[in-house]
This record gives sequence, structure tokens and C-alpha cells, in this order.
Amino acid sequence: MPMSTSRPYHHGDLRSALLTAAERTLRDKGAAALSLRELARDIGVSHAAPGRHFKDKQALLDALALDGYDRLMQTLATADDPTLPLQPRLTGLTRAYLRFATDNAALLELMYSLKHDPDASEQMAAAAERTVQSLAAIVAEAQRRGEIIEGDPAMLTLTVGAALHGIATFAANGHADAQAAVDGVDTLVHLLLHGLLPR
Amino acid sequence: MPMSTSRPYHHGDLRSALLTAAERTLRDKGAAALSLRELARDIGVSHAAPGRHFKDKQALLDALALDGYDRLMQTLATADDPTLPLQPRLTGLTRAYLRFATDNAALLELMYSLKHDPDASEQMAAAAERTVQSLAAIVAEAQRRGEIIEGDPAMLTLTVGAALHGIATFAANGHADAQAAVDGVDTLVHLLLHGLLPR
DNA sequence: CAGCATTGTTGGCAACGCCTACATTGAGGT
DNA sequence: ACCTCAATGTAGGCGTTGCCAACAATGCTG
Repeated sequence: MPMSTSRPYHHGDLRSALLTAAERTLRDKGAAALSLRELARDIGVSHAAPGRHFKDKQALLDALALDGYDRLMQTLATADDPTLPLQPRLTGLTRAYLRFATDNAALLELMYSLKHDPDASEQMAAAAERTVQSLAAIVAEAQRRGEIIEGDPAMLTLTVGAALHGIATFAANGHADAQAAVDGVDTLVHLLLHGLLPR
Repeated sequence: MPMSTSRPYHHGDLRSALLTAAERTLRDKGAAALSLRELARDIGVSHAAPGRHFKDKQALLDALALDGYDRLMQTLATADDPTLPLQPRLTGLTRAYLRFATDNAALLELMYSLKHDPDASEQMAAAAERTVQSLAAIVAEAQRRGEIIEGDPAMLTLTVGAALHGIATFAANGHADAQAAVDGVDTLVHLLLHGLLPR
């Protein structure tokens, strides 16, 4: 493998090299600052080479977002401890989501961005749906155990999911101080479970 | 005013014309598809004219976002009925926010976007803060009336705000069907108030 | 009415996304 | 072993964009 003197004509794994470099740029300078030509320069290939692997700039962004969903789901799966009672279990999940959101703010924004290619949008929706499903499973299980009230599990999931997503985006955008948000997770989950009305 | 034959040298109100046209493009084709030169063409001025009113493309986007905050706050203020008990009051507000989010999805995405000019970011944060404050006032008032539990009002506000914001972005992004979200508002607010635990 | 700040115009520059034609490579079939 | 061919990378060009500088028209203000 003659890699020391002159780069071989074929890069070998340009596609993943592009994704890695793009992820870095996304993290550092945001999605709008991402340029295919600049990526090509950084990697050391010609300006048209990326076109072989992504028909579009948007196609690359879509791939990045899809990978983000995978990583998010894996993060949540790792953080989830099914042996815990509901409240600490949700608290842990929320913390994990919050950390992911603050660590990957630009990526999260991209994942939730409105303009993806129609077909990529389907994959996106499917990925999001899988994430929601894992939450729905937790809710359904808690219902079975009698830990939480009965009622349309989809609505319960939607409510919990909305709260989690909301706090995560607040943290990612700095609308709520990140550390304050993390500290407030216990309270937030508690409020979600016990409600705001006096008991 | 010689406006019939040849446009006068000065447009008269180019700044607001730009904002209006930009709003339309934003709604139709998204923020990324917005081009200063195209706006200038549509309005009928030279391609450099917008530069007199917005130093940057980002400056125009920032102005658009700030206007969005104003409109959102006005929408919420109009929808708010302080004479109502907490639950229907919150339900009404949530519905209004949901409608705004679905009617102005691209604008909302822009408003919550990460990359604004630093000074514009301050105004942005201030605008968001004002919106949160109006919600905080409702929470505080409900606490005074004994309608909801005591405790750090900031945390209660954060929780409610996160849920509202989450459901709104879900609806705007189509992750939850818009109509389903609207129909679910009653349930969502009810869950927020009563909690998920059995009583 | 003279001067000057405001607002618009023209032209140019570099960068970008995307396209087409061509070059190099590796893998599979005979 | 060869030959073909799809896959991958290169070179160049086109149209558009954001931004800048130099110049022109306008209208306010002393």
C-alpha cells in the first residue's frame, strides 16, 4: 500500500472520510458553513469527488442526520436501565438525551431540520419513530406494572416525549443554561409524573 | 409620484419590502433557498441594494426571526384569556402555539436556529425571555391562587414550556400529525396538570 | 441653494454547487 | 493471464451567490 509518498488514485474510503470531516465541520462551524469543495480540499481529493458518493449536498446532510439518529438511539439504549423504577429510569434517559443535545447541538438541529429529500425524509421519520417506540415501550411497561395511569399510551408517550424534546432543545440552544437544565432534570421528571396540581 | 412609467430611483420602503418578500420565500421554499439577489430581482432593485439595509444575509434572517418572536408573542397574548381557570387557559395557549408552529414552521425553525449574529442573539434571547416571562406570570398567578403546587416557579415554567415547545416542534416537523396534535392538546394539558402517576 | 448623508446602481471577485468529459483503478469472467 | 467494465477520482466549465468598491441620484438641512 503506497501511502507514504503519493496518495493513491483511489482514496479507499472516501465516503466515510467525507462523513467524518463533515461531522467535524458541522460541530465546529454549523451546517450552513459546510462546503463540499472545502471538504474535498481538506481530505485531499478533487472538488468533484464527493459527487460520486453523495448526489447532492443535501444528500450528505441527510446521511449525517440519519447517522445522528442512530447515535442518539444508541446513546439512549445504553443509558436505559430497565431494572429501575419508572422515575429514576426516566430521569436517566432525560439526562442522556440532554447530554447528547448539548454535545451535538448542531447535529440535533440538522436532524430536526425541515428540508430533507423526500425519500430521506421517510428514513428520517422512520428513525425518529424507532426512537419514539423505545419510549413508548417504557410507558407501556409502566402501565402494565400499574406504575402510571391507564389511557391512550400514544398520548402519554407524546407528552413525555414532548417534554423531553423541549427541555433538550432549550438546553441545546442555550435558552436554558445547560447545567441548570441538567440539575433540573429530577424536578422536571418529578413534575411530569406527579403533575402540577396539588395532591 | 411617477410610479407608472419608470420606477423612481429610490424605492421608498425597500427595507420592509425585503422583509415581506423574504417572509414569503421563507414560507414557500425555506430559509436556505433565500437569496438576496433573487429578492432584489423580485422587488425590482439592483442586486446590491439590499446591502444598504442589511449588512449581511444573516442580518436579514435575524430581523425575520425577531419579527417572528414579536408575532408569536402577540399571538399568544391575543389567545390568552386571564379570566379562565388554569387548565382551559393553558389549553387555549397551547392550541395557539400549535397553530402558530404549523402555520409558520420554517419561521419557527429559523427563530430557534443556532447561528445568529452575536448581538442579534442577545435580542433573540431577550425576545424568547419575554415569551417565557408571560408563561411564568401565568404559573406564578396559579400558584398564588393555590391552583397548582408550590415550588420553584422557574422549574414549573420550564416544565410547562418544554412540553409546549416540544409538542409544537413535533407538529411543525410533522413528527406528529398536526391535526392529531391539536386534538391531543386537551389530553396533554390534562396530563401535565394531573401527572402520570395514579391518584 | 449648497453641501452632505442616504439610498440605489454597476461592475467585479472569489467561492460554491453541479454538470460533462476524461483518466485511473480494481474486480470478475473467460 | 488477460480483457472488459463498472466504480471511483480528475479537470474544466457554467451559472449563481454573497460581498465589496466606485459611482450616481435623491432629498434633507443649514
